[in-house]
Amino acid sequence: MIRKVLIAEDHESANISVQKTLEELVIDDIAYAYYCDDALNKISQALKTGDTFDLLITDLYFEPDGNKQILSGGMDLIVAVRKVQPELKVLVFTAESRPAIIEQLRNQYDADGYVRKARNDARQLKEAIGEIAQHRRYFPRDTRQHTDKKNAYSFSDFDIRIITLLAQGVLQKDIPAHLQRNGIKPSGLSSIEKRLSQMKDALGFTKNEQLVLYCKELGAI
Amino acid sequence: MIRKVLIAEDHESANISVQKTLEELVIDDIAYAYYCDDALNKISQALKTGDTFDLLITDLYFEPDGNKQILSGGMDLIVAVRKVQPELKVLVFTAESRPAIIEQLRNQYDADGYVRKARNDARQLKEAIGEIAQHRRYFPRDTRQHTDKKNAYSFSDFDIRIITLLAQGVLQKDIPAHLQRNGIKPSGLSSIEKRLSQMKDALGFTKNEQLVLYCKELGAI
DNA sequence: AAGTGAATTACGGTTTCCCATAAGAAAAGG
DNA sequence: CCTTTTCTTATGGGAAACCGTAATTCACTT
Repeated sequence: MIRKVLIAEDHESANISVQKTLEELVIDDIAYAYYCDDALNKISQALKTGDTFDLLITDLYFEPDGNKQILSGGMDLIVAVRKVQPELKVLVFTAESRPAIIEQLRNQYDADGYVRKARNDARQLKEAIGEIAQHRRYFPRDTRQHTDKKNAYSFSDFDIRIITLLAQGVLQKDIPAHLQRNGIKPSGLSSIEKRLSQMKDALGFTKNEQLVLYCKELGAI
Repeated sequence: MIRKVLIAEDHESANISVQKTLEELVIDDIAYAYYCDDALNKISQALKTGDTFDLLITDLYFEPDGNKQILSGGMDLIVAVRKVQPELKVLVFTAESRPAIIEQLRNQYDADGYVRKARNDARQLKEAIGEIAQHRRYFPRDTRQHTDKKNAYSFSDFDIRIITLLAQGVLQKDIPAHLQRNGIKPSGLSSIEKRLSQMKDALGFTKNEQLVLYCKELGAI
């Protein structure tokens, strides 16, 4: 049963609508946080008093605004929260739609649910909370399809590393040195060239510019 | 005086919060549209009955979802609305923050206001409506600063053209042919090289990959 | 119409990138 | 322990990009 909820969301307007949605679900014990640090703090405080939260609804991205923060965003917040209250349910409510990121939420961060800020988001929010209340996870199916469709080529850490370096303006011939410095195994220039060729081939690209842009849009870099 | 308002916004949650904000301003004649076409239609209908709208609050981007639409987004909507009801005030409420786009809204589309979906957006929304009610435009100052700061190099149409072609995978040496086909004047390979060098130099880049990414983030391509 | 200045284009040399092939090292299997 | 397989690295030739310079064109002035 979801009784007490914390909303971590820097956008005032988004906060308002989540609140209203919760009210429609007859949840009236709601706390707000406009910063991740504050959210973690509220959760810790609640633990001390025994009046713990049942659900955290959080955005992924929080804009810096002068107030220095330790936690840089929703992902950091999830990690921190899991340490102090592992059983707390976490629902991510964000505009982020890039497949690579959502997969991370599922697998790496083990979020209980994800709702995208989109056309029917308020309705989906209700559904998600209903599912999570019954200890089920909520990740829309079409996300998966989206993932499979777009991720024609699944990038390895190595691939991302190379592309990141390229995007930073590192010369292709200088990449081996960078990799060796970080102790990454395949560091030969030929290996790099081969990987780049394979990726471009798989995605139907001809130039590195396209590859870099694609990874950016995908959220891989 | 703002009496009757139309909200064009596909996100259910955003729609809810705008509604609530309007209620706090004691505006209770509110109509909603989840599609641009529907928004235009509602405005036209209101004109026929004489019960016209005073303000349109619109997002910029509307997601396609099966229902085929003529107007593809907020910018199209503004153009269409100006034709049927030129004096209607238009306030753009969007997550878009790229300087190039906001400048377009100011100058090209002649919007009456812009509020970014951000930390204090609900408060800014109220301010904006107040200003527009007094026939003043509302574009936050920091937007301008942002513009000036980031736009270290101001790209010409020619620059954008080149970078777009690069981003599409066109070989640098093939760009002259593309430009000639579109009747663009400087089409020599040297001119293209020179431009690219100047841009990279101005922005402290060394590779085209960086340039392409930068333009993408800026919203220039 | 000729001269001047700015811009565009053409050209050559160097570096980087691309691609295929071969040599070498590590892992798998008998 | 040796062979086979697979992966990584090395090498070289050719294409593209980079960079400076010279020639040409174009616009504008007188």
